[in-house]
Order: sequence, then C-alpha cells, then structure tokens
Amino acid sequence: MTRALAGNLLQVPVPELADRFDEWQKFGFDAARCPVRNVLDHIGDKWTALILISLAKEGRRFSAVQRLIPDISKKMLTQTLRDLERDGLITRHVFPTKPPSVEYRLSPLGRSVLDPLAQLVFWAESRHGEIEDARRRFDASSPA
Amino acid sequence: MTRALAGNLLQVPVPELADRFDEWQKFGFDAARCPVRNVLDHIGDKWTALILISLAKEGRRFSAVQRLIPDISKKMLTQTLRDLERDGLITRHVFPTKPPSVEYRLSPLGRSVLDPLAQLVFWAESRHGEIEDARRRFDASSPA
DNA sequence: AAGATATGGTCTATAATAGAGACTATGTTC
DNA sequence: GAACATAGTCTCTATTATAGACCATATCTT
Repeated sequence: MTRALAGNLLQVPVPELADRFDEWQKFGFDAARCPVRNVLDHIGDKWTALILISLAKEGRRFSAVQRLIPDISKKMLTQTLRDLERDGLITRHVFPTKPPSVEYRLSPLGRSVLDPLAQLVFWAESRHGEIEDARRRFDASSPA
Repeated sequence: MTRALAGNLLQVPVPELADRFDEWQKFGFDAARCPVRNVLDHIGDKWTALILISLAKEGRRFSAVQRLIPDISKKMLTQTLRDLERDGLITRHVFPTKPPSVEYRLSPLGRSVLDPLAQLVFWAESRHGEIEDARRRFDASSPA
C-alpha cells in the first residue's frame, strides 16, 4: 500500500501518527535498529515508569524509592536504577555519611520524559473504569 | 512533606503531574488498587505497544501482525492479543474461510490510546540519540 | 554493653515467565 | 502427492524475576 492511499484508511485520530507508524514498519520493527523498540523496551518494563514517577518531584534515596514501591525487590530496583543511569535519565549521587547514602535524581533528559509519560498515565486513569468493565464482560462471556 | 511545600521543590515542567504523582503515592503504588499500575502493567509490557501500533492504520490478521513483528512468538502474540481483547482495546473478527482467518481491529477505546502512546514514541525517537550517547559514556567509564 | 535498626547494595536459590518448535485440520497450489 | 497457509495450542527449555540471607559500619535503645 502506498503512502498516498493510506490516508483513506485511517482509523486514527492522529494522522501524522499513522504515517510515522508506516515508516517504522518499513524497518520491520527490527529490535536492534528500531528506536521505538530500543527505547520502549526500557521505559516500558515493569518498574521503570514507576521509578521515574517516584523521582518526579524530588531526588530520592534508594530506600525511599523502595518504600514508595513496596513490592519491588532490591535486585530489580538496583538493576532498573542502573539502566536508567546508563541511559542518562537519572543521576546518582553518593554522600559520605556512615553508612553512605545514595540519592537518585532525574536528569533534564529524564525530566523530559515525564510529560509524555503523564499523557499515558492520565489516559490510564481516565479509561480505567472502561477497561475494568470490558474485563468483566470478557470474563463473564468466556468462563474458565 | 506537605502538599503546600511540594510546590517549591518541583523539578518538573508539568505541575499538575507532580500533584497527581503525590496522590498516587498516597496509595503506595499498591499493585492491586493503583490504576496506573493496573493499566501500565499491561500496555507497558514487551509486545503490547508494538501490537497496538501495528493495528493503528487498519485491522490486521494474526499472521500479518506476526510478519510485522517478526520476533514475537505465536504464544506471546496470542496471549497479548487476548489480553488486549479482554481489556476492550481490540476486537476479534473470525471469517469462515478455509482455513478460518481472524482479523484484529482497534476498538474506539484502543484507538484512544494511540495518541498518548504516540507522545511517548515521539519522545523516544527524538531522544534516541541522546540516550545512545549516554549509554556509550556510561559503558566507557564503567568497563566490564 | 548488647541488640536492634539503618544504609545500599550483592549473592544464591527458587519461582514465574518467555521462547522455540512440534503438532493440528482443512484446503489450495505446484 | 508434497508443500504451504491458516490460527492457534502444547510441551520443553531458557531466561528472568523474586525472596531472602548476608555484608560493614554507625547510631539509637534499653
């Protein structure tokens, strides 16, 4: 299908979006080269978004983040924080207290993701009820 | 820290966002009750966003989606499509061809997530270079 | 002075999850 | 008659996540 034709088939309220999707699909969503996958594989994992949100307001220490997200394991918290640091979304600051304390802060790059992330989260909040209804309907019509 | 004080400490370019984060944190990100987690745990998994994007322009059949996302296994494709159907984001249409073909389409609810999702993806695209630079710097300074 | 608590992790053993690939049934194409 | 396509399911294995012990040092409690 050509790009010119595509316009007629849009179901999408964001035309530029569908065009962009077209471009991505030409790369075949190849995991290595596709920026979408390369980045979303990270911020779309189980804990990353939650950690970014935890750091939104102010820098927080390791144990403070863990208290905010009680069911994260130390291992995953460490790992996810490292990945975020590697990607340049957060910075790590060690204070020579005894025992040493470590604070994590959003970098400007990390702060810049809060806005798009918030769009998604607001969507989640506003559609949560609809989704729960859909789930109930689905579960009622296809019993275990 | 009180809500009144919080305003002075904002690092966030989206004030309402930080307030909302405050609210969520009062629920302690409890996995069961928190709408954010409840929903983001799904659309933030490895394949969901990719599948939604694949269906953005037009309905597609099982095998067509699989061709667009070559490295997804049938098992995960089936499972993710089921979850999306259960959540009411896509609909499933069976055609009595031999062998039967099945087309998946975004529902209005599903279409409504494309916009916020696109914000995030555009972010990913525009920041991809910065992130790769950060990764290189990090890997150079902390060798294996 | 002993014991508990806090710090930011690491390490290991186990549990949950994802992936690879065979298999299904029927029909069309070579 | 063999190969291929359809949309899955099923099983086995590989990867990943979690739970929980452990570390060294210092402060607070009793």
